[in-house]
Amino acid sequence: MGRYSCCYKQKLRKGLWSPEEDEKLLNHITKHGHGCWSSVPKLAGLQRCGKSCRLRWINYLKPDLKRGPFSQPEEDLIIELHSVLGNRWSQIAAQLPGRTDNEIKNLWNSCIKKKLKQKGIDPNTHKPYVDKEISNENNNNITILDDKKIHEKASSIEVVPNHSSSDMSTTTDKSENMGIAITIPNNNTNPFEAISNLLFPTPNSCENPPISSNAFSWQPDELLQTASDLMRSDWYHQINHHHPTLQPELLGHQTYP
DNA sequence: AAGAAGCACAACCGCAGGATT
DNA sequence: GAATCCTGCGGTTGTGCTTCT
Repeated sequence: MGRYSCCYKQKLRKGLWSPEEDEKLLNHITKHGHGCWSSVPKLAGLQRCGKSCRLRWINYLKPDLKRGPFSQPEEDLIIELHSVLGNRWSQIAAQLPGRTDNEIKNLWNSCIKKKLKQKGIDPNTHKPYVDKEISNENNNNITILDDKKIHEKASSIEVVPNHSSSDMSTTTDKSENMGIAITIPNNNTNPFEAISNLLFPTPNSCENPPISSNAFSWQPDELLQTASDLMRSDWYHQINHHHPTLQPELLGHQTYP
């Protein structure tokens, strides 16, 4: 109360700053300091809001700013600080004299993230991407994405029959969309049935798996371990023996929930 | 040569928290 | 204590330049 807001927005300019506007702001702050930002545009003769003036000053006009590309040591420092501080750009910027939080954030999103991914490093966790894979004696592969991806994406779990090839890239594509995908190559149909029964037991399932069936509450590691155990179990071999003709397309794929 | 796509950078928006009345 | 304002932060969007087709 008793103050005026910087948001009494009438006909305020937006978008890129012109050289004339820069000059007005620079002159005003050089002579008088910024004081209360909300009053700066009025005193400097600008049709901008105080917020916009502040941002322009901090990110572009401030005299101690270091312009130009980031050096390799600076990039390394940013990566190191990000691994400790996360997306706290202002705190990261505080450790790099002459650099702004906005500048660092842009660098991270447009450049560093990409470089880390190319090196196989997850920019969020700073750990290598590790897709876990197991296979049993029949060469049935199960691939489970790394924990980060699973926790981000696992709004659903899908069992995917892979009839056409043993190329695991299909698994990755599916997994990006669906969370956890388990792919069974086409050389044996019953592993699919086994995993499908394991994850999605129904009244029509031929036999109940010898394990708890509440798959959705499992952690990824538990799921991986259980699937692995299952595929090595006597139960799996019984299914393999009793239902040799069951084809995966009869089951389709099921999504839960 | 022209349009499309990709990229880097600048600026905006919404929110949170502290200060002031 | 409530209402309002100011500042700073992080996510997102917009803009203009470059490269590709």
